[in-house]
Amino acid sequence: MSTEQNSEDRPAAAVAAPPPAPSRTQAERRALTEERLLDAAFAIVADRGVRAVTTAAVGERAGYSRGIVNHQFGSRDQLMVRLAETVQGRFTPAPEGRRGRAHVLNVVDDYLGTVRSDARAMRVFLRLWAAAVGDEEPGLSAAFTRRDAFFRDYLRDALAEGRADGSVRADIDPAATAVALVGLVRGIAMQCQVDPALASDDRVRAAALALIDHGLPVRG
Amino acid sequence: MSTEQNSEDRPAAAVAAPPPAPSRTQAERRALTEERLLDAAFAIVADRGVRAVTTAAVGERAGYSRGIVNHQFGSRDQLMVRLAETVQGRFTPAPEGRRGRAHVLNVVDDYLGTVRSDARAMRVFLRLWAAAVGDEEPGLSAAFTRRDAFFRDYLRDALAEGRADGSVRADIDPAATAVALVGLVRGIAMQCQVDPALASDDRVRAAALALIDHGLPVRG
DNA sequence: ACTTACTTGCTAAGTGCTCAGCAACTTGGA
DNA sequence: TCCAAGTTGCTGAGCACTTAGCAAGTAAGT
Repeated sequence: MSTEQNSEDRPAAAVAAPPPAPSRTQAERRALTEERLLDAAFAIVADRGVRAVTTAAVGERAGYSRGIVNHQFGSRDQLMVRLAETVQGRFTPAPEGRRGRAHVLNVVDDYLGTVRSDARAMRVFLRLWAAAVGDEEPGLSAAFTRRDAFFRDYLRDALAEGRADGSVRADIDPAATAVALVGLVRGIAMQCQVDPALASDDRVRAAALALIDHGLPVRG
Repeated sequence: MSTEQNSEDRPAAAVAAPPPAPSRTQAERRALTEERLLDAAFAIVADRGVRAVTTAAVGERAGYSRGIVNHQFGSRDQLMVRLAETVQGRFTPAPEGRRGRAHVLNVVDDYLGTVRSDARAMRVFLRLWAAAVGDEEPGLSAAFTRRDAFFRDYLRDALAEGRADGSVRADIDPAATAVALVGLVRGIAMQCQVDPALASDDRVRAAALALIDHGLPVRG
C-alpha cells in the first residue's frame, strides 16, 4: 500500500490492463499487482465497507479483471488477511523515548490523534476489526486476535515499567489495565465512527487522557 | 423476545406450521409471530453472526416459511432494526438508588458484569453494534447512533450530578468523559468477544473500575 | 363474505471460485 | 547473441450457489 488516496485517480487503469513501464521482472509485476489490489481493497472498505469487497470489485478497481484476486491471493479470505496485516502495520506504536506513565499516555494520545489525522486508515482498521468481532470474516478474527494480544502486551509492559520506576501506582494490575486501555481507545474510536461529530472534538481526547492520568499516578 | 435460550428447543416448530393454540386473535397471531421471528433472528446472530440472518433462515428457524419475514416486517432491514431495538432494551441501565460517582461506577460494573452473566445477549448486542460501525446494515447505523447518544447522555448526567454533590472532580468534562466511559466498557466487551479468555477474568473488571475510581474522585 | 396471516413458486441480482487459453517474461542450449 | 521451451501473470466465460423480494395462491380469523 503506497498511500491511501489513490483510490480513484488512476485514470486509464480501469479500461485496459496497466502498461506503466514496458518491461518488468515477474517478481516486480507480482509485487506491483499485489500493492494495487491491496490499495483497491483498502479504498473499497473505506468507501463502502467490508462487505463490498468482492473479488470482482477489487480486481476492477485496481485495473485488472474479475479473476485477479483469486489468482493472486488464492481466495478472498486471504486477501482480507493481507489487507488487515497491512493496515495493522500502520498502527504500530512508536516508543519515542518516553518511559512508564508518560509512555502510556503518549501511546493513547497518538492513537486518539489518528482518529483525526488519518481518519481514512482508522476507518478501515475499525471496519476490519468490527468484521472480526462480528465473526463475519473467518481469517480476520485470527488476525485481530493476534493484533489485540500484541497491543495489550505492549501496554502491559509499559505499565509494568512505570510501576517499576514509580510513575504508575503500585496497586494496579498491568495486564488487566492494558485490556482496559485498549478498550478505551478502541471504544472511543468506534463511537467516532458512528457519530463523526465526536471525531472532531478534542475534549474527548483530553477527557480520556485525564481519566488515565488521574488514575495511574501514585499521588492523585 | 421472551428469553434468549429458546434457540433450539422448540421441537416440532421447524417441521410444520406452528399449531400451538387452536384459536387466536389476529393481533395475537401477529404478535406471536413477531416474537418468534425476533427470537429466531436473535439466536442466529448469536450462533452464526449478522450475515447469517437471511430471511429464509429466520423464517424457518422460527417455524414458518421462507417468505414470512418479508410479510411481517416488509424487509430484512426492518427486522434488523426491530431486533436491535429489542436487544438494546435489555441494556438500559437501572438507576438503583445510587448517585454521582457511585452511580457511574455501578453502571460500569453492571455493564461489565453482563459480559459474564448474560454473555449471549451481550454477544448479540456487540455483533449488531459491529455491523452498525462497519456500515453493513443501513438501518442499524441509525438505531445505534441513537442508542449511543442515549447512553452517553445518561452517563453525562450522572457525572454532572456527581460533580454537583462533590463525589466527582470539578475539573472533568461530563460530556466528553461520558464518551470515554462508554468507549471503555464497549471496547473491553469487544475484546472479550474476540478473546473469550478475557471474559472470564475478573481482574479486567476490577482494573476498569480502579481506573475510573482513581480518576474521578477529588482526592487521589 | 371479507380481511388478514401465511406459503410457495419464481425472479433477478450477485457471490466466490474454476479453468482453458493467451500473452508476457525467463531460461538455457546453440 | 539469439531463439525455442518452459514458466508465470492475467483474462473472461461459466458454474454452482445464495440472496431479498414479489405475486399468486391457500388457510385462518372476523
